[in-house]
Amino acid sequence: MLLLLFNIRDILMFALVDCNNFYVSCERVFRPELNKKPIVVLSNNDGCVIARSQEAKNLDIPMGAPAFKFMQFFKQTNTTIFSSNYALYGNMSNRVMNILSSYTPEIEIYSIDEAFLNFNNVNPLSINKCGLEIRKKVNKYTGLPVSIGFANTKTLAKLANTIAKKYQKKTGGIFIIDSEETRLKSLKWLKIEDVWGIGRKSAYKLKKIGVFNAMQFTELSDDWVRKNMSIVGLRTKHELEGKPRLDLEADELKKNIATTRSFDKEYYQLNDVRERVSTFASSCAKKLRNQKSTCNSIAVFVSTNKHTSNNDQYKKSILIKLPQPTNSSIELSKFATQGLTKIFKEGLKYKKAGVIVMDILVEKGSQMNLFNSSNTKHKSLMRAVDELNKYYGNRSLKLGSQDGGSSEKMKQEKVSPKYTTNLKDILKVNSK
DNA sequence: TCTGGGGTCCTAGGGCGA
DNA sequence: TCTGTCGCCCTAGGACCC
Repeated sequence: MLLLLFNIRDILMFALVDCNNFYVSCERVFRPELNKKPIVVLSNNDGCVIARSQEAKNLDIPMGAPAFKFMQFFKQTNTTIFSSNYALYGNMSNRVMNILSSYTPEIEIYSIDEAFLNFNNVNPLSINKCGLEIRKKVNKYTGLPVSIGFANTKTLAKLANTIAKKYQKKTGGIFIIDSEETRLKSLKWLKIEDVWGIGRKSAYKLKKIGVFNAMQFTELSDDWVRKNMSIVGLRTKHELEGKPRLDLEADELKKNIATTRSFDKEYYQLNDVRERVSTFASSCAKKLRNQKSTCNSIAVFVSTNKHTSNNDQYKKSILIKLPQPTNSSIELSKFATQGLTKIFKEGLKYKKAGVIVMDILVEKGSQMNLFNSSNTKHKSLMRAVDELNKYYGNRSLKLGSQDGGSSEKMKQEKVSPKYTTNLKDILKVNSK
């Protein structure tokens, strides 16, 4: 009977599925003895904290905390430390997304640990049941816990998800904003700095005029928000008001692809930096080939250590237009190192560099320049290199100009095994 | 000694041609 | 021919996200 009260065809509903403390949860799947214990995962180079278990959050370990400053504290509090293991996290993420895709073809993989799903026109009475089923299935097949938020706009779904995660026990990990009363109550609860789309700067500006929660933000005039926070802020305001302004985004080619790294130590010599830049360019080329695309321009940057207080700070980038679109490691490495030579200044201590490829096109549609046709041998060579690296492990085969030492030249002292992507790391189960 | 990396979108401002 | 204006395009930088 109840179903007759509304028209199911007009119901908009987004679900946001988010893995709880994703990197930490991935590590715990293979180390269950660490459940309920404080864990942190560190960034590349073991630089700073990028993921924390709830127990670590309870110890007030901040996000982004420099690891070297907290080592003593980690020891004192028995906090387990992991270096980031992106091979493992990427693989676990794929497993979760595959499960989610079985519920609807309309899915936007927003990041490694979360996805928006379209639940339009699903019977509202079955939403909760559906959420429970997704949670159960993801946990059964991957061992990962997820929270799910449902609402008629993406921003409200994000808010619903925050509530589901924060009040796990009360909500069972699922929260639905399906009435005006729930929406207003949720907006009053949400601190302004926690609104999706409002960052540090805007939150500071809003607090100065007495806006401390999402509800107060929606009470501002559209004109004020447009003028002070651009079209982006206005979009967020409307979304919080329950007026959809954001749709699911199609899975398209990336517009930029970057490989940038801080170095394990400071480099003085052009040759050392050149090796790194060549490696980064090769990595970008590989990513281009993976998504079957080519690029038309490439940018290279170098910088000194921004955390030191000396006067020799230097940061410079250069953009190079390519004569023809390419995804060849050889060509990109050649142009990147040429660019580097132009911006490299002698006598400085370099701590970071990167390569970004831009103007990305689908490989088939790439236009060849009449006078500078790309070396066609590169295509088959790159295919062979990719095949061999796939078979023998990444970076088994590389360019002569790339660095020959440890694969990433990064500090990674606490990295866990690649349980799901490397046969030699697979878990052994003893049966008696 | 040690403080990440990889994206997107928007805006302001300069160059340039009509 | 010179100058002002407008709109388009490009780029750098800011702000945001995970």
